[in-house]
Amino acid sequence: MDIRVAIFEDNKLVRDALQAILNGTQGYDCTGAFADGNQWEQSIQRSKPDVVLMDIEMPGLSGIEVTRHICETFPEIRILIQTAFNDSDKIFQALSAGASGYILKNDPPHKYLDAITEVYNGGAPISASVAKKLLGFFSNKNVVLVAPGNTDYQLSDREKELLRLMVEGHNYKDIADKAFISYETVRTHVKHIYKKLHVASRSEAVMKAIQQGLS
Amino acid sequence: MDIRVAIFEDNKLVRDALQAILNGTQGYDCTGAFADGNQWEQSIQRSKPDVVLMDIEMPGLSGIEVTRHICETFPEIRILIQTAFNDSDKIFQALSAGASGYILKNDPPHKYLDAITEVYNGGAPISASVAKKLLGFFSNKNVVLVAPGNTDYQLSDREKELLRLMVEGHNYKDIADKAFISYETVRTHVKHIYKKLHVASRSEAVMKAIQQGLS
DNA sequence: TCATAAATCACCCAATGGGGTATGTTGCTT
DNA sequence: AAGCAACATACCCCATTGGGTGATTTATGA
Repeated sequence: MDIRVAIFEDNKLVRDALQAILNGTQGYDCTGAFADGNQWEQSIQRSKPDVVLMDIEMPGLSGIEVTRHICETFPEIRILIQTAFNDSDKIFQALSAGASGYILKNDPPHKYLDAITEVYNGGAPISASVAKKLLGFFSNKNVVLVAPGNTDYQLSDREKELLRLMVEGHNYKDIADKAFISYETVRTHVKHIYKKLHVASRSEAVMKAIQQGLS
Repeated sequence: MDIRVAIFEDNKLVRDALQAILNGTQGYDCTGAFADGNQWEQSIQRSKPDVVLMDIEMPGLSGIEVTRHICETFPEIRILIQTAFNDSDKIFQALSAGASGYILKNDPPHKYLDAITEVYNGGAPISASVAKKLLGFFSNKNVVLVAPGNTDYQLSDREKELLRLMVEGHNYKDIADKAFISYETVRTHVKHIYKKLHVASRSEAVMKAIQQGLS
């Protein structure tokens, strides 16, 4: 079965070239090519694509906005962003909007086809330079990675409140004063918190709280 | 000019095979092949690599730790992680430690060579599945941007290392074992860390370390 | 050469924290 | 009315941590 691809690209030369490449290659079928995203809904409904090749720089609705709309309305459609620039701000916006991958306009045709197949199969192609930027965030320590998923530890409101005070660095006595309860009560709550978080020390609890946005 | 490659890989068969492939291919020169990272510093100084091919699963010092050390000491060296499994946790750790990219062990030789050339040229080869996970982190807002600024507390290398172990939740005894020093020495370092960070407890130190990307 | 910083080890003492167990009051839900 | 979860309090025991003081070795630079 061919992969059905729709193109959103304002430059007619590029648009036609892409369409020609797709239709001239076995396994790919360009079912629509559009100069802008102003009628994105009809465009999608008519072309019924598996994968959308989206130019990020378009007149009218930007590729980012169209991406967001398509992802909300047709979540099964994979979107591959293409742009001439290596602008990491735009890239992040597009990825946040729901794009599955990203490719630069001067990548050779075979990379386009590979990338389309890859998103179609659930992958996430990113060009080397973009990947490098993404990794740059990690190695530059400008980010804190947050473990995804299970952040619901069923802490009660009071427990969250005390955990927050712990994160702020207070000792039991201070926490007791601030929460208007006794020292022993603080300790009882803390013990419960530890059990729920599956930790055995204050610093582990603080770490989990910070990283997972508890408290 | 050939790309100088050093290999860290505990499996002798794999190590020899990689070495043979590299030395048998024009443009690549394997200048060292090591079974573990225990003498990583001498290994690097002797082989003077442009790119290091690092096994993530090694006896003794793990590939992740060696990666961190090499990146700190020889920041111009590119590190390509190789692993048998698609374990995203380990891969993230390695990327955070400073690896430029990674490759799976059952990838064919030409992919190895491509990946080496790519990191050498400043790229960042990442497989689709890992790229997807990376994107997931960004789009799911699991990433916390940290305001840059006064994060220079003049911690020594050793102090940063111990702080990292503290962040990981180890107690003094464990840290002593892991750092191959005595309990009392750990405490001495910790006291110095507290003074430099202007804190007075483990949890405060952990909090600062996480939030400001120390360690 | 002298000073300095880093890294290592040690001992003392007091404060803090962690685990267990127990008891009581609310207030909501079944 | 009984059950339950959250909240509150108290006591015991001992492990861990934090602060101070002092010491040696090594390396680096003024």
